[in-house]
Amino acid sequence: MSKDNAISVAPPRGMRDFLPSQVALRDWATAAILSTYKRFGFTRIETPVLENIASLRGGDGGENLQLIYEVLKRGEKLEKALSEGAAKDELADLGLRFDLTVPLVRYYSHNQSQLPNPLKSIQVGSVFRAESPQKGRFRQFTQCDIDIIGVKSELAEMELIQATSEALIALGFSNFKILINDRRLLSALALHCGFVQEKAALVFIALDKLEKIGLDGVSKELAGEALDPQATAKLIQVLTVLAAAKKSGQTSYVDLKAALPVLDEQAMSGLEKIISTVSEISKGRFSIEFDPTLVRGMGYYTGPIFEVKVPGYTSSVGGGGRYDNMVGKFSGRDVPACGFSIGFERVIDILTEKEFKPQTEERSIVLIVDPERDSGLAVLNAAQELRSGGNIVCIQPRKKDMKKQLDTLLAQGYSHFCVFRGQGSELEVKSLGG
RNA sequence: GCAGGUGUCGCCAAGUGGUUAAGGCCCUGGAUUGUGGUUCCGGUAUUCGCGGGUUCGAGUCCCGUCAUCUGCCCCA
Repeated sequence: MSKDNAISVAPPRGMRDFLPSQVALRDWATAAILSTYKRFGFTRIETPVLENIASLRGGDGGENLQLIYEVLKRGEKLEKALSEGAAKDELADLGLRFDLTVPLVRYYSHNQSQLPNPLKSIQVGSVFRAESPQKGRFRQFTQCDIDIIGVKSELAEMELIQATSEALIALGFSNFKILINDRRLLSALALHCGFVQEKAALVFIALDKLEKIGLDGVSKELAGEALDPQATAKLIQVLTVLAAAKKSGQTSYVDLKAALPVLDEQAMSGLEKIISTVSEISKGRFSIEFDPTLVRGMGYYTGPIFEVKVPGYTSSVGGGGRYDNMVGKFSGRDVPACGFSIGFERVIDILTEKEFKPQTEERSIVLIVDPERDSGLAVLNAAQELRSGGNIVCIQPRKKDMKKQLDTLLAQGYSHFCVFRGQGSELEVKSLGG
């Protein structure tokens, strides 16, 4: 093949191939998460990877709307759109989902009559964002979501946090920290400071960076946004108290609460309930903490929001929150909902970094055969005989250098091998480790 | 969008200005061995992302370009 028309064999930017050992780890992690969630009564559902573009755009996905992979119309519809000089965003009629929440709400709205109420769903699936890829950040990645639709009380949040925590523990995590805040408090704060509603998002983004860029950084950032200077000053004043409280280690929510102009008693008492309950059930295995600077990116949150931090890792390994207005957008009837998503790729990254290897109990045998000599029937029968003992059996033609072949097989995780010596001869299984 | 790293056979990879560009994987030819965890010999890049330049001479230096990775921003 000439070089000019050689096709690149690398996967598209930001997307990955997985080797058998990587898939084994991912399968193990998925199984651990699923079995935990199932014990909480969550049931698995599935939705398509493609959605109508209108659903995705109407889903209030915040920044992610810019990152949708759009799928062009096809055939006559495309010709028509092109000939009519349609705008760019009228050329697509479908798009790849950028999260699992928007599709879930669409799914719920459509299948409501056949679904239990409340619905406790599990979703594991790929989502897509046309973003600039980086370490731990891809254009296709897996999300693991649990959602409760139809429960208004904080019991939903509590259960989501409990289930997620148990899942993380099942994955071998410990001492992680759950940060919690409430969108209503953030709105109240912005209002209290005197920001207009439309500028609230900018304020939130700056707030989110407090930990990273510090008070001065936030102050600078807000100054650059042409916001009401009086409101900014007031916000900085509040943040100063918060930052001081955080710095001095007074991170208990009571102290932070004292520093906040509490304008939403309902939100505050909800948080208190969640925090005290979760603290109780954590039995010291993990912690939960009020963080008034927690924001989260999605535009659709309406109430409590949360995120999981693992010590030693800067990015969060999970997040979620309440989105009570979303179902209404699709079905015209508001139904309370909230969800929690495990950052599956982050979990896998951390497990990989820890060189975690899932244990397999089964013996795995490679049956080495000579295709020149051995008949297919004899080989398949021999393999089946070995399988009947509960073993994993893989048939492989013998290679020239058997030592190397066996070393490779050992590295691939096989525990035993058996050289097939021809029909009728005894099957002698030997250990690969030597 | 800004900053840095990398780009050599299908894959991984040595090479840091001087004749014919290591090696491993994969593929493959053969010899050797008591039905097989032995040993050995071979075959696969007129060419180093692409385009220019410097030089007697460039994979190796410079400029541009593209691709990819990393950091910032933002997010799972």
